[in-house]
Amino acid sequence: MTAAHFSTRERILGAAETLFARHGFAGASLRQVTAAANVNLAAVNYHFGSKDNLIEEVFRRRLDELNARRLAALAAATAKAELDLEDVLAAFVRPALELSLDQPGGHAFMRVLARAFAEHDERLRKFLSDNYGHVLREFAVVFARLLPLLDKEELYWRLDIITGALTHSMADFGPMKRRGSVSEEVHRERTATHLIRFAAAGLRAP
Amino acid sequence: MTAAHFSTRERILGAAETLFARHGFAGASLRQVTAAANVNLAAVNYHFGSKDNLIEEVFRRRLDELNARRLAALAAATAKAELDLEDVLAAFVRPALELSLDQPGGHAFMRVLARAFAEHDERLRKFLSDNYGHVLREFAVVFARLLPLLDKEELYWRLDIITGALTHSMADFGPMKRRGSVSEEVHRERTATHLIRFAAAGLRAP
DNA sequence: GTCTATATTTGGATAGAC
DNA sequence: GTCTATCCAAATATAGAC
Repeated sequence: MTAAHFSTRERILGAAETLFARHGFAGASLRQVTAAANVNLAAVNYHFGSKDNLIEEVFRRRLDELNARRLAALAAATAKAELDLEDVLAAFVRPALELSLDQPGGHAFMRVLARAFAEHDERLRKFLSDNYGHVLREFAVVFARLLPLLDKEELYWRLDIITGALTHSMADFGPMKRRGSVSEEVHRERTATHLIRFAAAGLRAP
Repeated sequence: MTAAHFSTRERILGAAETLFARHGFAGASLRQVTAAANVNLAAVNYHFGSKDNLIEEVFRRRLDELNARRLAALAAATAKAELDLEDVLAAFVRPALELSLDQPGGHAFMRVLARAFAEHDERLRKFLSDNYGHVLREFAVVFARLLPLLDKEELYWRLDIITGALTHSMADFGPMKRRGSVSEEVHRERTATHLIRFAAAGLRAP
């Protein structure tokens, strides 16, 4: 069950994720990463070529699956007879919460993702937008259908706040203490409900 | 009206603010800062002692006044006959928006502040919490009075989302295009209204 | 694929002249 | 207060043996 069971490549990705979450992309050095991963310093360049490539791989490893789940949930929500705002928000929130609370390292990754929102680095923004921008755009289309009274500018503006707020919140859930008697699953369910209700209220406001 | 009219110290602070906003605290080097400020590299250590101290000064320079304005507005809101949620939110939002939209460099500072939310650096968090935590606590007390139906845990949780969302949003306003015919003042007023309405909806949700 | 050793650059900080 | 010059540590990256 220890990290030693994973390949060098995987260990590097895991350690990078943790350290990027804690210290940022510029703040975490490859020496820290390789030391934490218990691999040789040169292994990063062998497996990834450069620090920038390593950063992109940290995103790719999680985002491919996260986005697939979000889009699948969105498709399910739009396939229902009655299109429901809460369902669409759940399609955005639930897969991320499951990642954050259930997957090892998932919580660290949500913090990395929250950092990406604050980061204005040209290269990183382009990488994320090129590879994953279509997901946010698909959600935006459905939100536009659900909220026909909001003009486009106002809608995008609210979605920006919402995605930022949700990402920020989900990034801080790991450390969030739950009442002792509550199981992980109940805790996640409550959290999802709160977030969705909160976001829905913000979107529906006149 | 150029930077040359400011003291070396002020020029360093201004350049640091801009570069920290763009590249983060670890990502912006003192060499970049001093080059942008058109001062000698050694000036940073002479005036501030260290990079960490410079970072703290960047916060102090703006936060002292921002917090004073927020507390004054909060005091005014609580002094009124009828305590109103929108007034309290306005006390939090308006001073920050004025800083972001009216003060030179204010927008960069709001992005620095947004970064501080994503940053989990021990030293920085302690500095901000020690020096400015009391402001958020005072606001929390008033919100608790306004929303007696929310239990404490739920309230703090929502306030965390709200402050994160508001800070994140306000940090992205500078670049936000306003319709050509709208004046700065009208634009700011609309922005404030949107943010406050949005936050109020999230706080009032059952 | 993994290691040691090292090249090369960059960063924070300081000494000491002016 | 400001400058030049420099120290030293740390960082990314690569070369080459195994």
